[in-house]
Amino acid sequence: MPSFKGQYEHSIDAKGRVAFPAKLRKSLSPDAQERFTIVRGQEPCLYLYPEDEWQNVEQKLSQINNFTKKGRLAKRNFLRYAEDLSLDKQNRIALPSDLTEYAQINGKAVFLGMGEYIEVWDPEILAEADEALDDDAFEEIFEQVMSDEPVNEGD
Amino acid sequence: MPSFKGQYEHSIDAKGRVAFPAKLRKSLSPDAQERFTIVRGQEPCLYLYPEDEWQNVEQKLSQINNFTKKGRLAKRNFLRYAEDLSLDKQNRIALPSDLTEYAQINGKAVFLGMGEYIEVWDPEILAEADEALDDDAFEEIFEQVMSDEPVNEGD
DNA sequence: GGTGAAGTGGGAGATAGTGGGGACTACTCT
DNA sequence: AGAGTAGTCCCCACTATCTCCCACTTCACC
Repeated sequence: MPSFKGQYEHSIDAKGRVAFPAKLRKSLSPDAQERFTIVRGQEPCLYLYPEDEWQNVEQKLSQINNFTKKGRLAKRNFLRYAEDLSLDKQNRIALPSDLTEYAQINGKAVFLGMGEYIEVWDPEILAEADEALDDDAFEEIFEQVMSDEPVNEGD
Repeated sequence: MPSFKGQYEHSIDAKGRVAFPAKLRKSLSPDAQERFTIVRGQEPCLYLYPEDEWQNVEQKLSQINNFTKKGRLAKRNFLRYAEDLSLDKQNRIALPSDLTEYAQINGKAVFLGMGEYIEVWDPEILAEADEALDDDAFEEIFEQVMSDEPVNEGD
């Protein structure tokens, strides 16, 4: 199981390429073969799944009931904007322009390790999202993660 | 299970390296393989987890549902400031600059054994934190924490 | 005081990030 | 169909940073 962590900012060159952070690469399972699937995130960002983890996502999606409207909507809008990527010989990825547009990624990209997957943000958009998070919330997060209590997943 | 104790102050060299206290090293489980994960602490300090202890944290994180907003926030803001470290041949660790900045660590670092993990402070910041705590309060805290009664953690 | 471990400092090679040139492919427009 | 163009991928090159290795100092314990 991969365990991506940390935050890495890299610049995007004129050809739309970004260096894939070396430390995240070290967390890649060999199964992933340096191949990824990238999709629209729920916030204005992108989710980058290594090949092996994507299998789990697919599996989850396959369990969705297609005969409910909700199910179809979820599935459709998730898969619709999914694209396969892989690292080039310099360990870079080329971000598809329709996705960078969606995430408003411009010039620079921030990679956030999220355990099983990776989020990709525009630095400024991410900073805006951070502002919404006050100190109390951060404290609460800590307690959730570190306490012995099972995590409360309610919204 | 490791049991870190004691307080050790070491200087940080120009490259951001600090000697890992020898006595703490002796408390390391062989499982840890001299590898660590370091994260932002709740106070202005850093938490240093040996590899084997970090597994417990990871396990906790893996239970969080990524498809809820709260879950994502928790995971994102926790993992974001986490980094893997390991001892070099001289038994030093290199403290990442973004983390030393957060903890206002400058020139010197204090290692505090905290049982399962280790806290890393700037000496001056630690002194300030100590001052903020008067003796009566300390007494009271001790009573609460050490009693057999479940601790009321409300602030 | 000698010996060894612990802590500190710096040089050199390796690695990561960044940028650009050039070949190949695929698609489009004439 | 052929030529032009956009896009992709590979290679090379430069720079900054990190990491490994060696060396010196200090302290503690015999």
